[in-house]
Amino acid sequence: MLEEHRTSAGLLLALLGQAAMRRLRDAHTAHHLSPRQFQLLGLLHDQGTTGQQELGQVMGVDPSVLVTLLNPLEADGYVSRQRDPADRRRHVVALSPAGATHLAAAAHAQRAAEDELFSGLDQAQREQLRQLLLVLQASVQPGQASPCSPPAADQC
Amino acid sequence: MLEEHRTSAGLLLALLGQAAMRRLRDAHTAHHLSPRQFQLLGLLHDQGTTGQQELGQVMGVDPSVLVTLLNPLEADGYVSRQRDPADRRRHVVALSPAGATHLAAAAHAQRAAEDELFSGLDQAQREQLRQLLLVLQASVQPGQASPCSPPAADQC
DNA sequence: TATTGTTATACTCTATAACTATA
DNA sequence: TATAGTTATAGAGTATAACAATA
Repeated sequence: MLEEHRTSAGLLLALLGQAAMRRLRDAHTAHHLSPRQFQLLGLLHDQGTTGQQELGQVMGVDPSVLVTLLNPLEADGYVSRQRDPADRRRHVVALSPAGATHLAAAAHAQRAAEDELFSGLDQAQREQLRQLLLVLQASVQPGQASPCSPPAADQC
Repeated sequence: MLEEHRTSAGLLLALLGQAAMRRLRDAHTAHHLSPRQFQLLGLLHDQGTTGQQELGQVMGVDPSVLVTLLNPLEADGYVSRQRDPADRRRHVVALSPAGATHLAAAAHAQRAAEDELFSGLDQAQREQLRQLLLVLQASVQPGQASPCSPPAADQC
């Protein structure tokens, strides 16, 4: 039971996650985005116009955090917020054409950062890791169902 | 190239790493430890008395961070700091018997937290994930060689 | 001068609580 | 009253820069 303290999966995941967050931030900072803002633009791109409450649930983020993410995005014109006529309390968020363009550029930078982050893994290991993380995400995220139904997780 | 924004391995690793860090912190807080302090005690346990500079390098942490980790540990008597007679600038850190006892209790709590964190993975998947993270750690950590030589990584 | 450890300060990401406006 | 969004504040984890003591 000795010698295992430094190789527990939980601590490894926590610390390597920090390293990953740092690299993604460095990559996105050049595009004036944070990793969470990139994720947000990606979500809007993938699933279209969405209410803020639903966005927060899917991202697993507090509504107050969402506001701090959205404000600069709206100021830069990457995102628009409109009141829902049916329920004027709701704000409906949409990705603008400029936002889509910006997302594409940032996605390129993120891919480069990930290629460097995972340079120690071959392509098969990297895909294996991604699949394991997807399974883990489905059980860890308290809020939302995974985007892929388990039997068809290959085509994610 | 659509629909992949939310499932990139890098972002998954970053976000799940945050979740892991939260769970470990919750587990260790009951023992008045942080995840990093647990890692520090584990390192001292595994490799014995060590200088602060080397500790910081192995953990991939700034020396100033190490100070804030060590101060409470020393105040609680889990760790001792002594000047190196050969080079009086160096502080040599050792795990105390009380620290070893405390580490064992905290390790139990961490194991429970990890079992719950990885409850969505079976034992084979969890070990697979741990091996992938070990490989990744070796290439990501700029500072130190991995504790296991690659050909014999099974017995970690 | 260079190095070890320390202190002070600031930054990133996130959460909690109180507030506004709509329902 | 209850809900959607906002604001203000606080917390954890980390890094940078300036400093003291020692080499």
